[in-house]
Order: sequence, then structure tokens, then C-alpha cells
Amino acid sequence: MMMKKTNKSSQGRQKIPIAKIAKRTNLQVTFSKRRSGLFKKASELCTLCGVEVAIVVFSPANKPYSFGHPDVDSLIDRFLARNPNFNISLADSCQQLGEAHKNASANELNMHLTRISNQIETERKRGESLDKLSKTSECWWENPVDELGQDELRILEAAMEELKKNVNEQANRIWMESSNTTSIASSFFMMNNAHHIFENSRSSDQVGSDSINIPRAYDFGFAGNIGLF
Amino acid sequence: MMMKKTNKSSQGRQKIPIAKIAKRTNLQVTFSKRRSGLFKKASELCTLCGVEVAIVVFSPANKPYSFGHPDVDSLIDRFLARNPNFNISLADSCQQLGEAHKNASANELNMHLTRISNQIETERKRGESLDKLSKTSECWWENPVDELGQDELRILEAAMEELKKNVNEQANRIWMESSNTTSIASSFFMMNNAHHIFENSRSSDQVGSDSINIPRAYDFGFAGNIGLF
DNA sequence: GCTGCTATTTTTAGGTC
DNA sequence: AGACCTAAAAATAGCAG
Repeated sequence: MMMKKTNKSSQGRQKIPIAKIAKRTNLQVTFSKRRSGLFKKASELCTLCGVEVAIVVFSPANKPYSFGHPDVDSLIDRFLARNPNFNISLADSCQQLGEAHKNASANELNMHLTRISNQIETERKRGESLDKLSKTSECWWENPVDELGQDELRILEAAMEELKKNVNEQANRIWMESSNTTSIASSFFMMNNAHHIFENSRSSDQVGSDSINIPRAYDFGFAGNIGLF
Repeated sequence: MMMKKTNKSSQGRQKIPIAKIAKRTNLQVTFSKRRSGLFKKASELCTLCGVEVAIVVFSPANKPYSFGHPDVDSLIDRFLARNPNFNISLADSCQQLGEAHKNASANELNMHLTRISNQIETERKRGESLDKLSKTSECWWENPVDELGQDELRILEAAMEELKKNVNEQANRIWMESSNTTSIASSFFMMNNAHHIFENSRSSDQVGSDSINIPRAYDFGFAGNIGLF
């Protein structure tokens, strides 16, 4: 109806091929916009369908960004729990650990235990989500484990041996329960501008939880703030 | 130009509020469509900007779906590598393990070692990405570890004690390297219809790698294919 | 569950500030 | 890096099969 404005301020969205963007500045802008779009889509999916979503993005400069509802770490935990060899015993596990270490470099060793201790800590922090399952387990295995310092492994090894017998039945019940319930206890979103920490500082940079957070400076003991988005 | 068809077959896209969808069937369809959309957006972001993205979604029925470029696990590893307590020793780690186990239920115990063995396996499978770092490590720690069966832990414990001294320097170098390179060696996408395995079967259901994969049936020893998306 | 359809909403490329 | 603008491109709600 209206005549087209002569000083057309924009020709609107242009079609671009899905291939690596050449222009650095362009790429940067697109990365920001599409990352936001992706996180928005994710949060909509969470709300609309009552599901849980975690996203991790590493920028071209290797800077991590993340979105998580209810939070990235618990979802990663849960995802990693899809278990290829569920019937492994603690002894086997430790043997594997040893085997792996035999052929590992110093760095690999560190990463091993980095990851393992990380897992353990995360594990310890939750556990409330597993409370409902506690009731179902017999306590026979708790008795022998009492004052285990360095010998805990042996004892647990034996316990595990027994434990294996109950795993499948238990697993069955767990899965049945989880597939019957649609309730995803969820109360907030988190969009994290994630970060690497090699010392012990922990900067948060989380977006979400109703409002946008205030960006914080990174705290690298050795490198300061890594540039480039 | 064309007159509008009287038998309008559709009123097109309807606006819906971003709130939990009430109708189960509707929710299911929306979940599928939007999940696909999300994964597509993610893959476009990867291609356009040369970045790495991992997504994990748990459906209302708790079934995990995932997208990852180049793959979910390595990105999760990398993400988890932002390490709150990098200086922990293997001894500490094992003690923590023991402590945690002391207060854990049978299921929790299994999940502990499930996760740990999982981590170990993942770790063993890669390592090629860390090859460049192998050179930098001294081999002093390899000598004592030779015929370690049940005693591997003690030996490694000692080794770790020494190893701690090199960690920070090593970490520094790793981080420097990774933040200086923009090259994200990437050659394919993976869209995993992930799964829980409580026995030992490993179904892949991976989409991507240039083409769409052929869906496979799940292989649960106890429950067959778990319904609901 | 899926594919296809279509009308509409939503995203976003390329600008400017 | 953001916020805003425009108009074209892309995603998708509701329905059919």
C-alpha cells in the first residue's frame, strides 16, 4: 500500500549459506546472536515441555558458554550415568584405573583424577535426588563398612560383589519410576557464561534465574582474562 | 495473486504462550519438533562459526537425547575440566570415595562406580588429543608401576604426591595452548538419541556424520523399549 | 511416533547507533 | 559487546495421513 521508502534502511534478512563465515567481525556477531537464539530456544523447550536441557558451547577462542535448566552440572552427571558397564566391580574399576595410569602421561594422570574427584564431589553434593531410592536398599552392606581407612577398597570390593546381584532389579525399578513420572522439579533457568579454573577461584557468570546477571571478571592466576569472545 | 482456497487446509502457525503445554499429545509433538529445531540450530552454529556445541535433553519421561559436535563426551570432559580442586591427590580421591560410600545407599554406590568407570573408559578412549603433552612429562613415575595388581593404588598414591608439583605448570601450558589456537578440528556432527544402559548393551542411535542414521531398537534386558519419546 | 502441508510467528542478516 | 531497525528467511502449530 505505502510506497516503498526510497531511503530503505535495510534490505532485511539476507540468506547465507550454512558454511563457515569468513569475515571475522561478521562471525563474531553471528555467534553472539545465534548463541542467544539457541539458548532462548532451549529455555522455551524447557518451559513448554517441562524438560531439562543443558548446552555447552565453546567459542572460536575456546571460551565456554553454557545454558542449563535446572543446571548444567547435574544434567551432565545424569547424562554420564548412562552406564556402558554397569556390572563392573570396584576392584575392576580400580584395576582399570591402574591400567590406564600405566600408559598415561603425567597430564593424563592428572586429568584422570581431576575428573574422578570432580565426579565424586558432584556426587556428594546431590544425592537428595536419590533419597527416594535409599529406602529400597537393604542395609547389609553398611555394617561391614565402618572404620575403613585405607582398607575401604577391599571391603567395598566384597560389598560390590554382592551388590551386583541386586543391580538389575534395582535398575529396573529406578527406570520404571522415572519413566512413569512427568514431574520435573524445576524452578529456574540458568545461563552460564562458563569458565575454566585451574587454580581454585570460581567465578560464576550465570545468566538467568529471572534476571540477567552482572558479568564478572575472570580470575586466572596465570593468564588473566582470555580475550576474544 | 491466487485467490485463497476456500477449503483452507490450515490456519497456519498459531501463537502459543511460553508455558507448560497441557495436552499430552500436543506436548509430545512440540517436544519432538522443537528438539529437532534446537539441534538443527546448534549444528548451524557449529558450521557457521566453527565452534563446538554439546546439548543434553532429558525428555518428560527422562529419556536422554543429545547433540554434540564433535561429540558430547569430549565436550563434557572439557567443560568439567574447569576444576575447583585441581590439586587433589589420588589418596584423597580414594578416601573421598570411601567416605562417600560410607554414607551411600546401595544404589548410590553403584552410581558412584558407574560414573567413575564410565569416566575411566571415556578417558582411555581418547588420549590421542593429549599426545602432544606426553612429551613434556618425565617418566619417573612409570618405573615403579609395573606389576601392580591390587597394590596399584598405593604406588599411584605416591606417584600422585609427586605429580601434584607439576600440575599447575602443566595446566598453565595446556590452557595457553588451547586458548591460542582457533582451530577446532572438526569433521562431523553427531546427534545422539542417547539411552540408558543397565546391562551392557550399547546402542548408538547417532545422527549426523554427513547423513542421517538408521534408527535402532533399544536393547534393555529388563524393560524392552521404554515408551514415551 | 513420522512426514507433509500451510499460514503465521519467530528468527535473524545486515545495517545504524 | 550490546540495542534497535527492517524485511526476508526460517521455524513451527495445528492438522492430515
